[in-house]
Amino acid sequence: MLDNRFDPAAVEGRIYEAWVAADAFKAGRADRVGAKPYSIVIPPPNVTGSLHMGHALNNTLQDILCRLERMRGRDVLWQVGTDHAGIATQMVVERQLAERQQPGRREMGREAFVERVWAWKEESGGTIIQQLKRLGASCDWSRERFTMDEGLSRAVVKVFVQLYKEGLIYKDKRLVNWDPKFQSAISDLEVVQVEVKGHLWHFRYPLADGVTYQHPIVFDEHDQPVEFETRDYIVVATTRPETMLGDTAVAVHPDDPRYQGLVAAGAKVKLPLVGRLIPIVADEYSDPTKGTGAVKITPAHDFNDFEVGRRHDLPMINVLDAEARLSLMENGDFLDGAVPGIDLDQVLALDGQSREAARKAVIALMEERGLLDRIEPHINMVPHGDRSNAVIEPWLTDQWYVDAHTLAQPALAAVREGRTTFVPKNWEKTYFEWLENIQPWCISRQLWWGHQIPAWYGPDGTVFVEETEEEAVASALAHCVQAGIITDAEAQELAGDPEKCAALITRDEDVLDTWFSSALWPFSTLGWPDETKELERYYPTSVLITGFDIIFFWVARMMMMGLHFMPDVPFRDVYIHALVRDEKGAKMSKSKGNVIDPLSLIDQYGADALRFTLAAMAAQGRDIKLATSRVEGYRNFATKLWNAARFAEMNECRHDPAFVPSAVTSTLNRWIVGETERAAAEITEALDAYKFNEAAGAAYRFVWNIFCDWYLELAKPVFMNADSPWKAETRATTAFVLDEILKLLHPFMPFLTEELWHRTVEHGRARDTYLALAPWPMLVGLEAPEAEAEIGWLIDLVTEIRSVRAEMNVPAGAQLPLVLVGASAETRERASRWNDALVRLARLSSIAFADEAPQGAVQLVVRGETAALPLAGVIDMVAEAARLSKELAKAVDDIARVDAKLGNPDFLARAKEEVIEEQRERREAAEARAAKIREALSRIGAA
RNA sequence: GGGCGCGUAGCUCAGCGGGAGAGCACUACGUUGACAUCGUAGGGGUCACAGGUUCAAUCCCUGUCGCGCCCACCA
Repeated sequence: MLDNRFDPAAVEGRIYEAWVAADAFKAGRADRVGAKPYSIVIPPPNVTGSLHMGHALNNTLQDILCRLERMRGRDVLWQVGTDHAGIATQMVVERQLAERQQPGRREMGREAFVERVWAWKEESGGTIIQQLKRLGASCDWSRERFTMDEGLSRAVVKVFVQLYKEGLIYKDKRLVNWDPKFQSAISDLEVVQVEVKGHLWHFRYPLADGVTYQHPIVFDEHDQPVEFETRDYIVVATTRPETMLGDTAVAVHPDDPRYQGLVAAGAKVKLPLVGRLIPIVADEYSDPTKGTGAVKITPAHDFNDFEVGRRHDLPMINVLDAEARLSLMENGDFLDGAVPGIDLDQVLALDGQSREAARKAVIALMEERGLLDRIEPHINMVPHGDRSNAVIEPWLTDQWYVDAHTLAQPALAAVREGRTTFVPKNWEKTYFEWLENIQPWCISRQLWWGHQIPAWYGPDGTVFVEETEEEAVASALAHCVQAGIITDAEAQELAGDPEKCAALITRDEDVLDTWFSSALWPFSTLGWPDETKELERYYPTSVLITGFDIIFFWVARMMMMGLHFMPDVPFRDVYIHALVRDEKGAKMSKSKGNVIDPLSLIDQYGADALRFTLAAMAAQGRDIKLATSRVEGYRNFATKLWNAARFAEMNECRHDPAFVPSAVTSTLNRWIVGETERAAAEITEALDAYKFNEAAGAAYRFVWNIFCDWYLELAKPVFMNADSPWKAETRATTAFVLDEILKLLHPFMPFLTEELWHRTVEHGRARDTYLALAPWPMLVGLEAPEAEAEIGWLIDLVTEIRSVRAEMNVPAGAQLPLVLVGASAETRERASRWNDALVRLARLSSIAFADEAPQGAVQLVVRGETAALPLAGVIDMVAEAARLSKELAKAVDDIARVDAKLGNPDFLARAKEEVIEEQRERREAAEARAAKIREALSRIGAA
């Protein structure tokens, strides 16, 4: 006997273990040998991660699809694994070392540190995997991978080497986004622009050699200059005063009349504080409408200035170090071109200061020298590292880049040609937009945790990119001989001595961006570069389920890599889901303290309730604002289903293997199997279109509002009547429909349904199958229109009577006689067939027939016929008249509205035939209803 | 500056060319032999605003207002 509620905590763990023990989630099961494969790769969570609401949504949706397809008989592979998450993981371990007051990363040295990170990973890296299991995720755990495990690392090296040899990976010295906290380069995508209130400092840069020019200061109404002053300086504005020490030019627009003379004359500016003479260059980058139209150029510390510098062949003077401290003497060219006799002491004293301190000092020095023109408040966008939150410094370094532009072309074509489809479609625009304007992808990171770049440098600095150190040595030897660095004989000798060989070359210290290995995920996890049978069978994957926030980071890059290294796209569909926000719509974040922990919701309401909630709210193209009241509501839904099963159990409704739904004979049973077919079709169709919310809604309505509210209620008289001829059939039908419900709900609520599947036994024995592997409902030909009409009438009649009772304040317990007025033969038959149910559900004492409604009765109209509840003396006739009048008004209003349409010749001429017909029918029904109500009114003498 | 999306019942959200819906909350009633994590009934909305297209607009188009997100190098 089932308890009266479902206890998720007591059941979930046991069920999950049973699934795993039964290999239910394994790809390539023996019973699926000839089946069509269905595959999904999980967006690998960070090893450092723990399950948050976004994961819960993402994995619930994947699990729904995997479970659906598994039940449809497909050979499902849900490829699972975790990401090594370079920066995040390194940070966690470094923090741990600091907390335990152990030696830091640099003190330990690279090898020991990396070992330490691996130890951490083995010990605590699996948290999120356990949490995925709690959610019920049906991943194939036997195939779990890690982006840094041996196989995947091999794929990474192979890809890097091949791309390098194809010229699609190269090393370049240019400005990168430098994170001074991590002391590593990061990619454009890892930089977030943050609005910061700051200032715009206007500095006077004196012209060299006593040059002067006329600068306009007063303008007329046509913006024409009318008054000038003679200046021996140019005013430039900056948000970053400290970088002026690295200025190598002042740029003005070529068409700017104010400065054309200076440019033509080749005038120079004497850079304040430093004394370097720097040119005034004409460049389109300068905007004449901004500030003074003259802009200082610091090629080594600003992306735009870098480009200007390249165009004009300006020196690039780096004035900052890796920690973004002022570093003036590091680069010998700081004073190149400085005029003699300048007192540099004050400036050089700033060496080693932080950016912020240097800024203040520079401003002070400028002010001291009378060169601070003015200060304006200014709001600017300051780049920050998305993980470190440190202000990013554009910094000149050697880094490795991927030629993303070239790789993007096939990725663009694949989506344009529909070989991969985004759902919802509008994300394709975002994808196109980004790929069309893609910049070189900086893939090197100055970290230790990650895939070390397979590049080695020879004694002359030549780079050798090879899959192994041996190959690199061989290349280096060959190169050295060719370049005359060593002789053939020396090379021969070296080759025989591994130690000396290794000393010949040094490996690049950098590691790859974590997303580099993630980009290979759809094929690296399947065994690439080996030609495995998994690769053959499960690539391309069926669908990728992910959030829009990683379309650029991950989806686009998987498309690029997949198309370059494999013969086909990595996935057929890309379903982009929304962000889970808090109740008020704010992004959940630790700092805001508005994070809802999915695990605590699972503890509180069960995994099924959480999953159902997320599915029910996963409407396409809209963020999910999660309210716990919703989770509670769906927990109640689980309880409802549980109790329906309990009711079935109490009434001995057991699965009958011989049951054939199309063979049922009672109206009630024919109706419910038809409804089941309809619900199954609706749910299936919605899931096929990735409309999770519609599928969940359809399942919810069917279970609660059809099966529980009506079918089971109407079946009660059958079960209670010892002699009912329909008892056996109704028991079998109930069991059948319940089974179908369990199947239909299983993708959404796997634990509850699996538990019920085993608790609702077949005749005398436990089930030997798992619901997770049971066949998905494929019902056809069960719809029964007459049964539907009859049950529909019954439902309407009961509902109408209940409504009237409530409205007339009839005590809930009171049983009333029902009189069907002028009933047709069909109605009489129906009424007697459903006598018990009507009495029970509408709380009647008797059902009688009459040609006229009794005096003083409440009258109601159901499907064109009148029914009366004689309540003489009990009811207030005035109230009844008012009630009927209100009903009449509604009907009359309806008629008027329809008439307005039908009376419109344009409507008749242009509307679709079925729409017109529908309106006619509606008018007829309303008219009939109005007539009946009028009759009723006249009967009580209130007409 | 460019792009995307959203403003529908008190709250959270569906719907999206032809009669305004759900869950929660609210009100009234209910010890009906599965379920009070329940049942029955009910109240509550000029579907942001203004134009336009259409026989017909919450739904399509344009604009306005409000909100959110993404991208972008603006001194």
